[in-house]
Amino acid sequence: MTAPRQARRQKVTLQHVADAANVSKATASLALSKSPRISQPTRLRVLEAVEALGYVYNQRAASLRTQRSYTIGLIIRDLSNPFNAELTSGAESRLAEHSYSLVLATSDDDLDKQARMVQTMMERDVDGLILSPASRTEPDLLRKLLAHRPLVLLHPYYAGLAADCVGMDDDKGTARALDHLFQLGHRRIAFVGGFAEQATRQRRLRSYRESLRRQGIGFDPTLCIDSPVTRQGGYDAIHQLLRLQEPPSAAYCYSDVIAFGVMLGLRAARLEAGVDFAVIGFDDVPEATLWHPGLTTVSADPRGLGENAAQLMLRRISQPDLPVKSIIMPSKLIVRESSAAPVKWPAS
Amino acid sequence: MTAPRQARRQKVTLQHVADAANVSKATASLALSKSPRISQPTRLRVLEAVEALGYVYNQRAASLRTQRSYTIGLIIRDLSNPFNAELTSGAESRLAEHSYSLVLATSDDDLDKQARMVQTMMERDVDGLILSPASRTEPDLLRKLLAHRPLVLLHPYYAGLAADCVGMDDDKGTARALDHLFQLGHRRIAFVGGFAEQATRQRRLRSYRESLRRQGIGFDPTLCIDSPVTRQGGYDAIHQLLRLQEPPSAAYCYSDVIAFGVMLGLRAARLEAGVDFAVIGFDDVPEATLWHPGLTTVSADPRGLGENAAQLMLRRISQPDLPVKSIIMPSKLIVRESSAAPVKWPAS
DNA sequence: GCCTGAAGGTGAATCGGTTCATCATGGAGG
DNA sequence: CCTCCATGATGAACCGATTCACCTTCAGGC
Repeated sequence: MTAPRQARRQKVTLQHVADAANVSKATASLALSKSPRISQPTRLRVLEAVEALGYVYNQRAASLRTQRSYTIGLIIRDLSNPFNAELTSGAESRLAEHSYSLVLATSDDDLDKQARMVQTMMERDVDGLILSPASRTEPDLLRKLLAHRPLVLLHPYYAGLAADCVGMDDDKGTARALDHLFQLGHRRIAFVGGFAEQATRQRRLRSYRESLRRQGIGFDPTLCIDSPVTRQGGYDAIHQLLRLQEPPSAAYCYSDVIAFGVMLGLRAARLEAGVDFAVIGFDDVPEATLWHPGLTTVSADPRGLGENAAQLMLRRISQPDLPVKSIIMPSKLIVRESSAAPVKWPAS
Repeated sequence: MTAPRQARRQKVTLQHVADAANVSKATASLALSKSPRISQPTRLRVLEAVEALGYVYNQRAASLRTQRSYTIGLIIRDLSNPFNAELTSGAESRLAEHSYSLVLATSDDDLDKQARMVQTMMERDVDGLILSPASRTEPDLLRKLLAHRPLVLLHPYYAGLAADCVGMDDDKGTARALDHLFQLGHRRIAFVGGFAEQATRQRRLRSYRESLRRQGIGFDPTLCIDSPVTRQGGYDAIHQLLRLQEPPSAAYCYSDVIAFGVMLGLRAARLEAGVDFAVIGFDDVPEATLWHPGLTTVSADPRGLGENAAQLMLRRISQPDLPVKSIIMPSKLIVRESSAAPVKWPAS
């Protein structure tokens, strides 16, 4: 068990293959890339030599000449969130299908770290970058990136930025969630979680206010709670809401993770989601169906999001001059038990 | 919004920087790598030129010469499993701290795809490979890899393979889980989930049988159910178990994901985990605490696993001749409600 | 005034492929 | 028998860095 490691092998290069096959390096290269200029017998000799010597192609060396690395960078905020894990998985699969590799980095939603990671990606010379920008990212940074590399943005749409992007239909999703609550009879509905600087949250909040307005309900800022996008965040938020003079009867949450926290908080307060209080989330992470009661949520298909981002990137790389495209994934309300129950209605 | 994409910029190379600073390419290179052979004024001129021209270092070109790519490959079975997502996240962070990048690929536990991904990693010339081998992986493949590149294996320990590896203490973890069940009074305990060819499962199963033996309980093969590592797998398994003549009163599950399925299945059968039946999982994924009732489980610290794998890799790269090391992460039984309740005891 | 050595730079080879312009060969056509 | 062309193969430049051996200067010592 203490066997020492062998020294790194001396590599077999294309030159060795060429020598073994009695051809020039140029011929060997052409043979491997299936050029029609090389005769069948010669090609076979080269392939045999490859086999015999155990040659492995050096993509890195090749890319120096061809200026293509077949590598795509993905910078995401945090992989612990199952939503992002699914998204990453989707992107990886789609890229692998087209023989691109994925270089992964996380920014922890921190501008400095994001800047470092972007820099690294540039130095690694990725062919393109898929980015889920950290909160408060300057459009200027993105504009600069865009000038150098194909760029696909993950959720936020920066107005006036000519970048491909893929996101979800936050507006319709939010509207559907609220309509559902209205139909159940809710009037005081909290908006829970996330921070004001998050672009996605801004869009959902806007749509929330719009929906209220259409119902002739005024916007009550005390029902709108900031919090980290964690279970703890939701847990704390619902406690704050329940202490209000006139507490809400329902909560529309910025994400499923927060909704889970809200449900935990309700239970701690001896209330039950779907019975005493309605809870709706956003994302439809796999756990949403498992929770007890099942979480009503806006489905976001994270895997599809990742696949589409990859697809958009591949498209951009193969046809750089196409007009900018953004894919808005349709959102769907998945009704489960956390909202289905009728509500004990406080007099109002 | 239809702004066309700019053509890829013509790159600023070190030569351009050198010209602008009025020095040779060699000097520019040395200046940037902080060689003491370059005087301070010259270094500053170079740095200014870098700034002025917007030069970005080309790691890819450099690596051709230096034979280090500062890139580590990670091949994992599937990123949708939160356990693996956490692990990946841990590895990525640790690597990033040391300015290595992570190239990610998934094998879907498929031997062919794994082979392709390994090949890709070799072609990309990663400095090292962290691999969670697919089931039924030939030791020979690993041995071959090992001869070419630093390799860190993820969970399985292949006997006689001189590779660094990191895994968990499956034996002790399993033993603790079973002892806990014995203390609660259980005698008929099912082993649920996974497939026979999975090395990790083999170890846990062995330890399970060992524990039974120590208690003088015979091994009953009908209590040992194969299944995919999914919620559905657990769901189906518990149904099968409940139909037995003499059903078990507890289930020790191969992973949390399966345990969740078991709990769902129980609920569908109008039973409640922690009241009518004891359920124990393995992994302690974040959802385990949120589930209702909370899942008793063996904690596996996936993030720590990933961090340690990265650490081992960095160690191997910097000191290739160190003896082989394997890190076994201690396992801990986290007791929550799914097992805490006493059991309605069938006469036996 | 000459020699020595340190300090600071530089030319050129190198890493492992790709690619283009060029060359050798041999068969067809006149 | 000579010319021409198609076919197949090759030499050498190139991509963008690193690195080694060598070169120039100049200060200091005798």
